[in-house]
Amino acid sequence: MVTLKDVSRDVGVSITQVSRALAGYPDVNAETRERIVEAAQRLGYRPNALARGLKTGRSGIIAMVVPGGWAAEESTILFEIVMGLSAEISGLGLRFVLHVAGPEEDVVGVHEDLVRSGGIDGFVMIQPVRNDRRIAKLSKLKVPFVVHGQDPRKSHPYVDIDNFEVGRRMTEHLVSAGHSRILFLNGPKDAEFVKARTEGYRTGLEAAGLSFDASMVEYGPMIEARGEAVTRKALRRPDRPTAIIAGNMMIARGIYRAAGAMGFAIPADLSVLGHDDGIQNFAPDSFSPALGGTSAPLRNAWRALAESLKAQVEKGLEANSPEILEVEFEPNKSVSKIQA
Amino acid sequence: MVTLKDVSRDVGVSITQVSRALAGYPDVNAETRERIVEAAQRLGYRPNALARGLKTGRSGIIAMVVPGGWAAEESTILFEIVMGLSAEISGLGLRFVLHVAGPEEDVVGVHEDLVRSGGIDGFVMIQPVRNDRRIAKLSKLKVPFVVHGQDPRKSHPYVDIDNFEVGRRMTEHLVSAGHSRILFLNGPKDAEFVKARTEGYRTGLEAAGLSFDASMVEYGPMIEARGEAVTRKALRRPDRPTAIIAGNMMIARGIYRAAGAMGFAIPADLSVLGHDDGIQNFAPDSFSPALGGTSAPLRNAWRALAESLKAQVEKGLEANSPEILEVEFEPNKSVSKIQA
DNA sequence: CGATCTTTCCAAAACGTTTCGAGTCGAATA
DNA sequence: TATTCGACTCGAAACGTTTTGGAAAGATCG
Repeated sequence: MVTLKDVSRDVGVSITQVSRALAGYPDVNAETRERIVEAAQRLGYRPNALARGLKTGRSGIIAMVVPGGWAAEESTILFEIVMGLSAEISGLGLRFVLHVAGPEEDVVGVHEDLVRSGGIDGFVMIQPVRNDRRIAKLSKLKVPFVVHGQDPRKSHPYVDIDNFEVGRRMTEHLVSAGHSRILFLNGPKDAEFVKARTEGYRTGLEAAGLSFDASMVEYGPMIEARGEAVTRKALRRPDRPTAIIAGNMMIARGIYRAAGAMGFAIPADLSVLGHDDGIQNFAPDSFSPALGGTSAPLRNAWRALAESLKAQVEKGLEANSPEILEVEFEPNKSVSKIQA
Repeated sequence: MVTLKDVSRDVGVSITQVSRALAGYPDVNAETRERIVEAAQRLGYRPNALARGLKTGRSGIIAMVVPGGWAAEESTILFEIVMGLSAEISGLGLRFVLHVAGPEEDVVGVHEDLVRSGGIDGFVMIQPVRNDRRIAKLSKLKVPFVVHGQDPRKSHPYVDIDNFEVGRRMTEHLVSAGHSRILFLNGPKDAEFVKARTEGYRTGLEAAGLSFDASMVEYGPMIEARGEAVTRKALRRPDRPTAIIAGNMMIARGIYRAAGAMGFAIPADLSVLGHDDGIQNFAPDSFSPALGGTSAPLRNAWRALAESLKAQVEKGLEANSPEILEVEFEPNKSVSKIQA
């Protein structure tokens, strides 16, 4: 390995000067700095992450702990999370440690162990639940962390998209196109973001003087199979909906599939909107007709998470402000107007 | 943070003794050791990973670098790889760093950077290609690494399952049940493991005096949609196969779906076997009837990879022997005998 | 000329660990 | 009694970095 000592010997200057030159301190002669930079470059010097971490107390490592057993429905999204986060964190010059807990391992204990054995600057936490023990533990340990999605108490730094708006914007668009029987295929009932979307849906309806019908919001796993099944059933009813909102692109796929199979043309016979998380291979443009709806790339959330964490670690911020990412709306060809 | 110094002060003994006591050296008084262990436990002491790594040259960190853009078909398997590897590595008390490269990032360069900046004990590499530049680079840098899957030159430590046997065993079973028109839905044509399976298939046939027909081996992405499409087409032919071998469980799902839709009963009208990678939610028992075939849990490969790497790092092994994992065969109810 | 300021440099300490070499002390041996 | 031995203990160095607290030397000022 090439160390500061090697560079200093090569240039004929002290270790201190090399360190300071490379760190950009002003008290080093311009010409000396040049020689140092050149030598460091030529020798392929890289500061040793361990030594630097030991000295500064910052290792540049962000960790995420996920439980071992996950359901099939979660795998697509979890994959997206893991890969996206890793990409963003890596892109910021940090390292991303992924700890998949064993079946017998206590997730909270893993966090604590990682903290105690040092070398972890902060954590990313996903899918918070009510009174999350992980949040309590990390708060007590005073370790920087950021949550993706919010728990209702909002007592910690988090990044989330504006889920209320997701529900409201799509509903508003359909309502103003004349629809009133709008079925909403939402996510799992106990998730916070799902509740926020339901509220947005309700608000969208009520703003137009329509009444909220709880039976028109359907909860369940956000996968294609459910989208198809629920749509089939709904389309068979005499008071079938004239429009359906999909919680994500996979549900939307199912809706399209069911409609196609049953001979309902989109948008002539059925209007559809969906929320797009920006997941690869599930773009709204890949639908035919192109699917309209809200969009808020998860990718942006990863970036925000990574940057928030980096700021916390580097600047030593106590707790930075939560960040709510905006959602875009794109009307496409998947909605038709209805005569009142 | 609790350090050796804190423990030593608490017990009233030198730092050296604490370190040696906890490391299990024999030259420390039994009673002293007890007091030290008790104090360490009570204070919640954990050795600092950075300091230990700096001193010993071993950080306990294993890294994997994956390119940024991956195809949809790969995501299921890549997810399985990442989660499985992380679980095994974490289970061994090591840390797993995942670096997802950006679109402009050179994967080989990332490896080199990680090595140069220290704190990485070794790498896991997946999906090797011919004359892999990563392998060349890591070999030159003399960094421990293990490959999942083998390149044809076999010049490095690797772990793989016996893919030849995968093809042979399933073919053998079908042939001995009287089948001779056996369609093999294999994986992507350029992958090494796919070629090995084709060879096994050929051997299985020829061992029974049957001739190999290249048109009966079909190559493509290992996903349900392809399994269904190819099966539909094959079953419509007058000389339709009496048995189909699926390269993995997802393909098998497609086969079952197509057979069901076209009114072919399994196994009465069509025999099916498939290779099971042990992926969650795709167990052969979840088929109806339960699917027979070979199985070799990917999970075992991750364990072998992790252990091989750990041994290399700890024992300083130059290059340990490659490991070929055995495959099991489970006949189930998805195959019926045919009269010759 | 002496004092002060600037510029440029460096020795040394510290982060927490492992480990080498050596030290102490009582018991066993010569 | 003097020597060796064994069991136990510890100081100090080292890993590679950052950072503090100066020092040296020349320039500037009174």
